[in-house]
Amino acid sequence: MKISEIITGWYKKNRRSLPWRATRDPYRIWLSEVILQQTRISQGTAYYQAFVGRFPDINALAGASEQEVIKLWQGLGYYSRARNLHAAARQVVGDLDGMFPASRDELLNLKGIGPYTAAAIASIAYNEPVAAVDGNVARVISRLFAIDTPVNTPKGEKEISGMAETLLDRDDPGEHNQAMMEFGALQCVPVNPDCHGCPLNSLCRAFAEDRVAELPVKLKKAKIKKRYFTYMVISHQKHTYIERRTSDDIWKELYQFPLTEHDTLPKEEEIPGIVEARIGALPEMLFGGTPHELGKPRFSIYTHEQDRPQYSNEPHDQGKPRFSIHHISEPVKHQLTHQLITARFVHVEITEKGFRAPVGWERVPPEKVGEYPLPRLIDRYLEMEDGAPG
DNA sequence: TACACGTGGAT
DNA sequence: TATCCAAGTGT
Repeated sequence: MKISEIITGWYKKNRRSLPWRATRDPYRIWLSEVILQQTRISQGTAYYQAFVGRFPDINALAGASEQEVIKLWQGLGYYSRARNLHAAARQVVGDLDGMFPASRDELLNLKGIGPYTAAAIASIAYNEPVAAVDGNVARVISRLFAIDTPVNTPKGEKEISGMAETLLDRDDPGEHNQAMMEFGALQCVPVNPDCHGCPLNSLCRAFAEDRVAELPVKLKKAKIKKRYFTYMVISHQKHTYIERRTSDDIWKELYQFPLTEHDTLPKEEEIPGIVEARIGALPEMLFGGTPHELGKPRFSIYTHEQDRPQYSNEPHDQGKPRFSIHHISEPVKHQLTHQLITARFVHVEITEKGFRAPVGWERVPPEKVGEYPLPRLIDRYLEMEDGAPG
């Protein structure tokens, strides 16, 4: 029996019943593939259901605002996928007269669709005989043929994809590709696979050579960088302020409380100065400080705990806004693939009546913050705050 | 080409 | 706790 037949036979018995396997609609298959990029099925399934429910076809997706799409994507990570998904929907509706690309080569022209996703859609939706190589397939092939070229290099990728094309069942490429991926996901798992119960063990070179555990070979990733954020949760006349992240950095197009970043973790007693630098440094014209207020506190700390640090009140500088710091959170850690973020949330009350937000800040009622797309770090903070106010 | 881009679960 | 990983793509 050929390898493809064995794996397909295994697949027919072991395949999971998944929502996107019940359709041939290219749009829904595309949606599922993008959601599942670098994402576990257990995490992505609910998002797929939500997207299909809210955007049942590509016209609905193209007609939505980017912000709404990102909001629905919130918590899934890799937000460029959401931006590209939305942009691609508009490409299809606007430039292609609503005709979804029907070949791998055409699919590759859409934002967010690369070699894997193009092959997956083309084979599953259109029966195009192209091999889809994802992490699962690469692992299966590297073990079957004991390929120890690092799979995350161009050379390794070519070797793997070459073998994938050779193995491909051209009569039923969609079924074949899904079988390969499912086999990798359930049988040929990364750690401690059940090789003795594997229908391919007699054909597997890695098994024969006892090298299963060392394959596939991957080049190690870049070192994790540490970043330190201070978020200012501002209270001003029953409103707070948020800003949109626009630079090419993490969380692009998501919202956050006004943020100052540091090279090292600031001590708690440094926080007032940090807030001062951000809020107090705004153009003094905007705050309407008046001379008769000289001598009043520029900022102050309120705390009911005796052993908390106390900060002396400094004389009020003319023209600077007055504010009070009500709470400084402990540092909160948030782990990303290449970054470890340590953040503090500082509750700042601006008591200056003439305060006007600078350009880029959006003035919103606190209860509306949750309607904006937020990084998990901030969303989680909001959840905590809801549970324990103050 | 090497690296950045999120999150949550497994080991 | 640290590390790796999961249906990759864009620059």
